[in-house]
Amino acid sequence: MGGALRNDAREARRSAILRAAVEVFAERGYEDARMREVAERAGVADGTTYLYFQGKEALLVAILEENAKAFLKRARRDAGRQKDPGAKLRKVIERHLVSLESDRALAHVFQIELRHSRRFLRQVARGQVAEYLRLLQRIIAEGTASGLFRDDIPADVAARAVFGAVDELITSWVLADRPRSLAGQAAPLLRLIFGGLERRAGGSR
Amino acid sequence: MGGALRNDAREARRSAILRAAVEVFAERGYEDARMREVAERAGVADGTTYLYFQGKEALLVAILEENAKAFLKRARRDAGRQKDPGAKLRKVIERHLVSLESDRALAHVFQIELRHSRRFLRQVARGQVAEYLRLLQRIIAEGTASGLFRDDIPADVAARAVFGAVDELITSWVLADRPRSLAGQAAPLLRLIFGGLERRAGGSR
Amino acid sequence: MGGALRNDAREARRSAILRAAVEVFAERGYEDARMREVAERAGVADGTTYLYFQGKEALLVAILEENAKAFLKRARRDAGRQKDPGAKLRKVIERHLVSLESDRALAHVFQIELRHSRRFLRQVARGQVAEYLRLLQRIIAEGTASGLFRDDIPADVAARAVFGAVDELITSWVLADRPRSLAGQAAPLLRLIFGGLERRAGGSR
Amino acid sequence: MGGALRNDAREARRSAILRAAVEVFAERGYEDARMREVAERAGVADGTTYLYFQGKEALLVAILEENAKAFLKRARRDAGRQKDPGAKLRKVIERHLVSLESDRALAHVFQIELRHSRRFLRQVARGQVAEYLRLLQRIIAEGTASGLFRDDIPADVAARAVFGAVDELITSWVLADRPRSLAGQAAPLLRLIFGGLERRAGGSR
DNA sequence: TATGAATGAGGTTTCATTCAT
DNA sequence: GATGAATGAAACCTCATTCAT
Repeated sequence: MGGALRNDAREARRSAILRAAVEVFAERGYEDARMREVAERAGVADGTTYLYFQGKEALLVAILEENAKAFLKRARRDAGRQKDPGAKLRKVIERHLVSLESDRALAHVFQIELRHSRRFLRQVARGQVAEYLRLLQRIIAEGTASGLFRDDIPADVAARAVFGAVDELITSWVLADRPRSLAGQAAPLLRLIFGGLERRAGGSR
Repeated sequence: MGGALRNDAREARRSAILRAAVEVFAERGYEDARMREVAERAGVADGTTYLYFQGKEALLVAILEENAKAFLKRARRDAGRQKDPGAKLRKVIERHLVSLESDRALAHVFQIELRHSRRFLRQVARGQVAEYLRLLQRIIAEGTASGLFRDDIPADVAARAVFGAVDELITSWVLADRPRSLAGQAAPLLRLIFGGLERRAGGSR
Repeated sequence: MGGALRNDAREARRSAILRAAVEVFAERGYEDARMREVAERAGVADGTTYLYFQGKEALLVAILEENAKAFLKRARRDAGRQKDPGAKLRKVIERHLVSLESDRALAHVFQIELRHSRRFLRQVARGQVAEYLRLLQRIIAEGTASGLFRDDIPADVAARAVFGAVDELITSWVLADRPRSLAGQAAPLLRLIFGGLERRAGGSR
Repeated sequence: MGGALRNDAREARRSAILRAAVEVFAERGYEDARMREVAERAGVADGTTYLYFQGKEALLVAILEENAKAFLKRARRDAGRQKDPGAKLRKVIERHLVSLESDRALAHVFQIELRHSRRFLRQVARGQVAEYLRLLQRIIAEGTASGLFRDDIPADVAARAVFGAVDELITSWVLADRPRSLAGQAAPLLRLIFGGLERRAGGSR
C-alpha cells in the first residue's frame, strides 16, 4: 500500500523536527529552547513533536544517538580501510574534525548542550563517548603492539588525552566569534599527537 | 577594630555560602540545585545569600573566579620558579591535576556545571580558560624559542591540545564511579605531551 | 435488506463502543479514562468513536440514558403488574438493587462517574433521577391515598429518602473491597422503609 | 515574640485560601476551578497558595477534613448530651442538615465535588463518611439494645440507609434552583426514619 | 464508512528573587 | 544586617477532537 510513502513522509517529518531541535538548541541553548519554537520551525503543531519524540530531553538524546552512531560507523569504516594503526588514528581524528566542522549547529549541540548536566552526561552522553574512546584505545593498543607506538603510555590514558585534545580544539572553534578552519588545524594537531605516541627513533629516556 | 572583626565574620559567612554552593552544585547539578539548600547548608536564611551574592549564577561565577584566580596565581608562581620551559609546563600541568584532585566537589563544578550553557561558557568561564591558555601558550612559545620544542606546531594549537588532554582526564575522573588517582596518570600524560612537543633527537619530518 | 444487515452491524459496533466506555470509565474513572482506550477496547479506530457518539461526555450521557430508560421501563412494568402500592414499591426497589448488582462496572459508572460534576449532574443525570423519583412518589402517594401509608410524610420527601437509602447501599457496595450481596440486604432495607412508611397498627403519635 | 501575631496572620491567610477554594469549587466545579482564581479571591499571589497547601487536591482534602472533623465533633457532643438513643439520633441528623444548610457553597462541595472520582472517594472522602456511619451505627445499636429499635434490621444497614436518606435530601437541596428549607424537611424525614426503626407498638412481623 | 495522524488549547506548579519587618 | 514569607512569571505536555485519505 501507501505504507512506503507514508513511511517516507513520516521519516521526513521526524527529520524536520530533529533538525529544528538542533538549530534551536544551538541558538538558544537547551534550557532556553522552547518546544514551541522547535515545532514552529519544523512546521508542525506543538503536540506533533510528542508523536515523534517522548519529550524535550528525548530530542537531545536522539540528536546524540543518531549522529554519534553515524559518526562511529563512518569512523570505524575509515579505520577499517587502513592497515597501519597510524593511518587509522589519523583518519579517525580527521573524520572527527570534519564531521563537526561540516555542521556548526550540530557541533554546538555536541560540544556544549549535550554536556549540560551531570545526570545527562553520565547516563547518556558518556555512553557514546565511551564507545569512541574504546575505538581510539583499540587503535592505539594496536599501534603499540606493532611497535609503532611507545609502550610506556597506557592506551586508555592516551585515548583520553587524544580525545581531549581534539575535543578542545572543536570547542574553541564552536565558541569562537571568528573561528579558524578546523581542518586547517588538523596537521599540527596530528603532528603533536603522533609525536607524543610514536616511538623515538634513537630510543628515548 | 570592631570593623575588622565584623569583616572577619562577614568573610566567614561569605565563604560558608560559597562552599555550600560548591557542594550543592556538585551534588544536584546547577539546574537542580536549590538556593534554599545552599542557604540551609550555609546556615543562613534564604534572603541572606542575596546580601553576599547577586543571585544563583553569581555564585557560579564567584566559584569560578576565586578558584581559577588562585589556581592561576599558584600556577604562575610555580612556573616562575623554574628556568626550563619544560619544567614550567610540567609544574603547571601537575598543579592543574593536583588542584582539582584535592577537591572533588569543586572539580565537579569546574568540569561540568561551569559549562552548562553556551552563554555562560562564552561570557564567563572561557575568560578564565583563555587566561590559562595564554599561560600555557607563553610557556610553549618559550620552549620553541629555546629550541626545546619543535617549531612546526603553533603554540596556540599546542596549548589548546595540552589543555584539552588534561581537561579530559579530569572529566573522566570526575564522572567515574571508581576514579583512579589523577596524580597517578600524570606521568604517562606528561610523557605523551612532551613526546609530542619536543624536538626529535635525530630530527624527524 | 442489506440495510437491515448494515444496521445490525452498525448497532453491534455502537454497543461495543458503549460497553467499552462503561468498562473503561469504571476502571479508570471518567477523568482518567482515555478515548483511545475506549476505541481500542471496542476494536475500532480513535476517530470511529466520533461517528457514533458526539464525544466523551456524550458517551456518559448515552450510558445513562439507555440504561436508565431500560431500568425505568422495567420498573414501571414491574409496578404495573402489582395492584398493591406496597408490592409496587417493593418490586421497584428490588429491581433497582438487582439491576445494578448484575453489572458492577455499570453500577460504578452510575453511582460515581455520573455524578462527577455539578453541571453534568444538573443537566443530565438528575433528569433520569427525577423521573425515577416521580415514579416512587406516585406509588407512595397512591399508598397514602389507599390508607396503607401514613399521611404525615409528604410523598416527595419520602420518595427522596427511599431513593437515598437504596442509593447509599449501592454506593457502599460499589466502593467496598469485599462487597456483600446487595440482594441480601434488600430484606432489612425494605423492613426499614416499610416500617417508616406504613401507618401504625394502633395509630401512633 | 510576634509569634502569636504571626500565627494569627498565618491562620487568617490559610482560612482565606480555604474559603476561597470552597467558593470557587462550588461555583465552577473542582475540575473547572482555576488555582489562579482561588488565589485571586483569597487576595494572595498564585504561589502563596502552595505555601499553605500542597496543591489543588490538597485543598479539597483540607476542606473535607476540617469541616468533617468539626461536624463529627459537634455531632458526637450533641449525641453525648442525650441519654436516649432516639434523641441522640435525632440530634445528629438535625445537626447534619443544619450544618450544611448554613453554608450552601460548602454543601455544594460536600455533596458533589468531594465525590468527583472513585480514587478520591475511596482514598479520602469515604474515610470521613465511614467515621460518621460508625457513629450512626453505634447509636442505632444502642437503641436496639435498649429495646427502643427493632432488632430485625442490622445496625450497619440501618446506618447506611439513614445516611443515604439524609444525604439525598441535601443533594436535592443543593441542586435545586429554588431549594426548600432543609430544616423544614427534617420533621417528616425523622418521622420516616423513626417509624422505620422503632419497634411496633403491638408488635408486627 | 473507517482510519489514525495531526492539532493546539490550556493550567498547575516551581523556585529565584524581593522586601517588609 | 538578617530574616523568611510572599511573589508571579513561565512552559512542558496531554489528550479530546478533527479531517484528509
